[in-house]
Amino acid sequence: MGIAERRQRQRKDLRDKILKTAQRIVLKEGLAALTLRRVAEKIEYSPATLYLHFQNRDEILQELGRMGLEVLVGCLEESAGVDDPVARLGAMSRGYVRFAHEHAEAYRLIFMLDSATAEAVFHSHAVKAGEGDRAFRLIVEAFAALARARPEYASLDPAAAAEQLWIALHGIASLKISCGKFLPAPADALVDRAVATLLFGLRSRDTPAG
Amino acid sequence: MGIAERRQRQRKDLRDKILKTAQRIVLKEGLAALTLRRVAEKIEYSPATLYLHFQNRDEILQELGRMGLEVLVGCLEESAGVDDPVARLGAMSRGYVRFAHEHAEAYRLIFMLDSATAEAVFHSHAVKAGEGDRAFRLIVEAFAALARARPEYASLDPAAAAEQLWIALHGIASLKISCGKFLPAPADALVDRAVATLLFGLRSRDTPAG
DNA sequence: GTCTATAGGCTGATAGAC
DNA sequence: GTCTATCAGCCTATAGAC
Repeated sequence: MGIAERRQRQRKDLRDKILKTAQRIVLKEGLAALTLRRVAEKIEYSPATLYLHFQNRDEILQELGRMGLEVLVGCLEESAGVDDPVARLGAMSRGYVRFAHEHAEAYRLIFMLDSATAEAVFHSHAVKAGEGDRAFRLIVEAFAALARARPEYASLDPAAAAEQLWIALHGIASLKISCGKFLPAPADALVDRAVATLLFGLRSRDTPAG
Repeated sequence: MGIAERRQRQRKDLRDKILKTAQRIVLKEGLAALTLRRVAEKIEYSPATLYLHFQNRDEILQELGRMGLEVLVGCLEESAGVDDPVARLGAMSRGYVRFAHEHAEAYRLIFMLDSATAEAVFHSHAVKAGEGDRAFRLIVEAFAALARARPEYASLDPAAAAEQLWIALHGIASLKISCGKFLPAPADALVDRAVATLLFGLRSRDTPAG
């Protein structure tokens, strides 16, 4: 059976090599620069060989998106252990936007292309298995913790709050990527301001300010 | 001189025809479907002719983006006359997101592609002449009016507030376009909620709630 | 079974005839 | 000013060598 195993191992190795090479190209020259021919050339195989591991170019992009999503979840989990809910939300928010900045092409792939690509990424196997909206649930949990810890947030809807935070974070992240010139302030400052305003705005409307 | 004028008129007519045709293709089948060959075929000229009116495909897209920007400014100006600052901000916000929904491809062109395209759109002649950030200034003015009208907003920074609103509106608009499935609530509801939370959060921090 | 070589049909862009 | 012809590049698919 060793032969079959070696074959499978070699097959996986080549697949990984394709993905790594594709990732490097996308990272260095952007999504548009990713062509099967260039990948094939770099790994010293013919273009047709790629079709034995992926159905087409889109499937490679899909897989890159899925890998990026894993990194994003990792970024958020890094801050998930912070005890104070407000500090945790701040840390996770900065982590989210920092991921978008450091992996701009992956972020664009996941959240800024047409619905088809986005849905394909989110519906690929590993994502469907539950790794997908883990990121969102981490934010929801942070808001739930906030609601438990502070009386002025007792009546807060954690899911709705998480959605609002996501909207703001995506606004910052995507504008920084596409229209950075029109959003000159540092990302961290924008994030902190957005989180502060959101938290202040989400307090129960009949709570005394302070 | 009549001959030269007719020539120039004919030249402009063809240019407009190219743009209108391109717009129709993009509107019906998306940005990716826009090819010079298809435009040429539809207007019954050879592909090479297009290069006499535009340097390349990107310049056509740039011009389409500029035209879209004009429509966006029009959408915002429609609501700019509303007296009550809060109502005005709500109306402008809904107008912004409605534009993004109704002209999704134009919105994507202006705000969701790479910096190069976005900057090209904003730096094209007509935009440079001042029609560019008029949209943003309309929002700033609305916040300035709010600050004058309501004491609890007296210390508000209109430009910073406008930036925060823009971030939220772009978050909603772009996620609706790219990841609509993960943002199932109606756009208007999301906008109203975002505006309400932002306005509540932007009040002076030592103002009694109410 | 795995891969090479190649063909077909797109694309943007350009040179040169008229 | 407009065309034909053409180049170089892309993705996709497949026949056939090994």
